Amino acid sequence: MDDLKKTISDMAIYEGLTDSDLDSLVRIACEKAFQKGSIIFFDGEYSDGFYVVIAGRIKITKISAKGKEQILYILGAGEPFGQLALYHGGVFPATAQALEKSTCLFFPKNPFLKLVSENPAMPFNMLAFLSRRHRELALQIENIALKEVPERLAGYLLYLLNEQKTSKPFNLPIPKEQLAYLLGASPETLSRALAKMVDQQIISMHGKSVTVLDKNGLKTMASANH
Amino acid sequence: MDDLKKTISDMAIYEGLTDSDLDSLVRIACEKAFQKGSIIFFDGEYSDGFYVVIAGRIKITKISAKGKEQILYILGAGEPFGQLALYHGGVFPATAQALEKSTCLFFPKNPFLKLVSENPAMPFNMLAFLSRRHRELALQIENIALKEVPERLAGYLLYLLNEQKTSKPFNLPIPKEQLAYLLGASPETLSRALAKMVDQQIISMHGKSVTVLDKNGLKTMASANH
DNA sequence: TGTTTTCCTTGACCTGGATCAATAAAGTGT
DNA sequence: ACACTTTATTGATCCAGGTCAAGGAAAACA
Repeated sequence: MDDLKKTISDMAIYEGLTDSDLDSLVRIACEKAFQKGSIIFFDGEYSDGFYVVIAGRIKITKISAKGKEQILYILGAGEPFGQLALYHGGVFPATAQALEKSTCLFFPKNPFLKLVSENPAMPFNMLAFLSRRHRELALQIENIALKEVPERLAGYLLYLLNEQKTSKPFNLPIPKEQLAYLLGASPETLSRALAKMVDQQIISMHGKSVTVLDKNGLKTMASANH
Repeated sequence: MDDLKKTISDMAIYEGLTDSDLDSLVRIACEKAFQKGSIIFFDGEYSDGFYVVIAGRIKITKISAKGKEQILYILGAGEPFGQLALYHGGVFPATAQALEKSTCLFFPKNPFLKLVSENPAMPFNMLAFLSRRHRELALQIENIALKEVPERLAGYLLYLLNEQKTSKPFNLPIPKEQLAYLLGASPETLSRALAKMVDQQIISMHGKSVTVLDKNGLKTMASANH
């Protein structure tokens, strides 16, 4: 099995596909490389296919007229993006931008849809994926609309802490500015919120590295009743 | 064709189904009535199926520990809700509550999934629906995170204006308190924002009835650059 | 290695919108 | 038509967090 085929067969959205389906995918797939900061597609742009991250990190983001930014998701290896436009509307609902040097596989719309229509397992995988994303977006709204910045931050740090099994120090996976945009805050506000947590001995921080000193304190903070 | 079957065949998610598939759906469907204000399911509750609105209005909503509320969608006749849990997670990602006396059809999970697996057209319809919802949620985040209340309100009024073809007065489809929760504002703030629009002669308002006096003014307001 | 650029932090200030409170208006049921 | 409950308006106050500004730390680059 060649490299590309192996890469594709490892993708969750393609779980359970037959060998010949994988071959068809290999045939239509096309690799694209992106520099840090380069735009993969713009909000509202006509869609001619969708992408799966192979390496690097991609942010899916909304940008206002004033230039303010809200990150919807940050995606890593194996995760698809831009599929919505395949099924509804025909244009991308948000902007995709590389947070770092990244590589993606591109699947062009028409050949892909043809393939899907011939294989009943695929829409089901896609449904599961879209459902997960949908759930994440609902959570985003909950966080932004109903919680304050320190709560959101605490929730995010707990999420990072649970990602790794140990309670060792970990690195913030993205620059703090980007984290601010993910949490729906200004970089200044995030900086202050972090400083306050350090002050309260809930975490300690050196550059990107964070150590959780008081997990229970974090939990309390994340579900603050005020 | 009996009433229930007709109702089901009119639903967009069931477009293009064969007669025998419709019959199967009729067999598993079950009608449920809800009083104004009654909860259909809670955020985080285990899911045993999903619903389609037949009559009335349902809100899908997130509620914080402090009791603050953010409406994600408001659904009317023909629209499905609660399907996410079928495909991922197994629990409802938000609370569903009847805004008024409503009737829904309930489709129990297991029989439905069995049906779906036998009919390849259905997941595709569902994908299209989920995609549309996803797009709406992304828009919600954009509104809440990146725009101010007057902009969101102007956008919503334009949406209502475009729903009907004429530029005649129209009624707000929901109470102003609920509209506030949909727009991510407090009822007081919404009240003031509406009062200001009346003051600026952009709209006039009598109870639930709104007349748009200055559509261009509304448009400007909806995409304010500040 | 130094230089430029980007990112982070901290301070001072300001404002959109939440909250509290009290009244008015609209619905609802009897 | 009347009492009761729910919804809407308006005023006064307060604060989370945005914005502007300026200095420091890290990265990126030549």
